[in-house]
Amino acid sequence: MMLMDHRSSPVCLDLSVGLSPSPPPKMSAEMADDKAKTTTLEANFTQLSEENRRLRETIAYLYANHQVASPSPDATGSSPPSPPTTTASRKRSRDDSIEPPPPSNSGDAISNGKAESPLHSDGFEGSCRRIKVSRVCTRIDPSDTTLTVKDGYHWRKYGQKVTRDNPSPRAYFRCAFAPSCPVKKKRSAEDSSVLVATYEGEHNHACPTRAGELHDHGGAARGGPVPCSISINSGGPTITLDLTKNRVLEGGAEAATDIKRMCRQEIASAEFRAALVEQMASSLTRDSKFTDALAAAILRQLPDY
DNA sequence: CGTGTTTGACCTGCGC
DNA sequence: GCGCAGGTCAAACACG
Repeated sequence: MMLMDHRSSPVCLDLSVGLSPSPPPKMSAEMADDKAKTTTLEANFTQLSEENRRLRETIAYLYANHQVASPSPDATGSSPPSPPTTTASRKRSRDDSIEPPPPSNSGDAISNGKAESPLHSDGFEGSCRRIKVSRVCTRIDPSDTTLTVKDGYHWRKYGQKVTRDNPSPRAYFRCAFAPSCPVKKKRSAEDSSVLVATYEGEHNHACPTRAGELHDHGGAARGGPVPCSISINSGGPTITLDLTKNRVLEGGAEAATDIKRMCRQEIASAEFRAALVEQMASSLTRDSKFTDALAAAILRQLPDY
């Protein structure tokens, strides 16, 4: 169940049919019990909707700030704009079968966030499309030569290629956490301070270390400087945290204690709960069996329908 | 020894 | 059809 406004929801589950306010005509004891459960569920629904609304506002705020900070590809510190070459339009085969890439894109231009932004006017229709490609721009420490996007997943590198007009080699990764996971990631550093990761597909498993990222997200909430990037896809902006500068990882046992304490605080926070709820809801609503069963259960509460 | 990375070869699609 | 360039494969290698 995606607990948010239709127009902003990446999942199109219409439950309005089953939530008709008109009460059933007959009220047996069993039905009264069911009604109580329904009332409870509706109360939870309202509460979770509110939490989701707040979370979405937060994301929108972060996204707006990101746009201000990097209004154009040049402003992000990416490589100077290269003239459109045949290379830009050449790569159209496999990726296009999934989702057409933005036009006039030479390689992994960060400007793609514009074309893939979920905040454009046809948000609802666009958000109903299946998310296939997202892009993450991450500010990195120039001294960090690993050029790795620490996004919580376990990636296995399967190739590297030097591409035209880009001195930095492009690396190709597969998700190594689950062999069947279809997600692939391309990583290239077009600039010494900005790392661009392009994700293709969706993980069919949970993120093994997502909680750790949320822990750092809490650091942002506390006002500390947190390396943060925003992934733009058709379903909404996703906050991805760059853990390459995780200061607390440098202090041994003391740092480990800090991590534990911060994780506990984070798990207790509203942001964590809201994110958890949304992730769970997203996972559930992607399961057509679940949505069918849910719809059937709701309809059973309304025998007259 | 198992796991992950590197790297050259190969495959594929598109433009000319 | 050919050449180019991106993407993938797989053997060799490095590392803990």
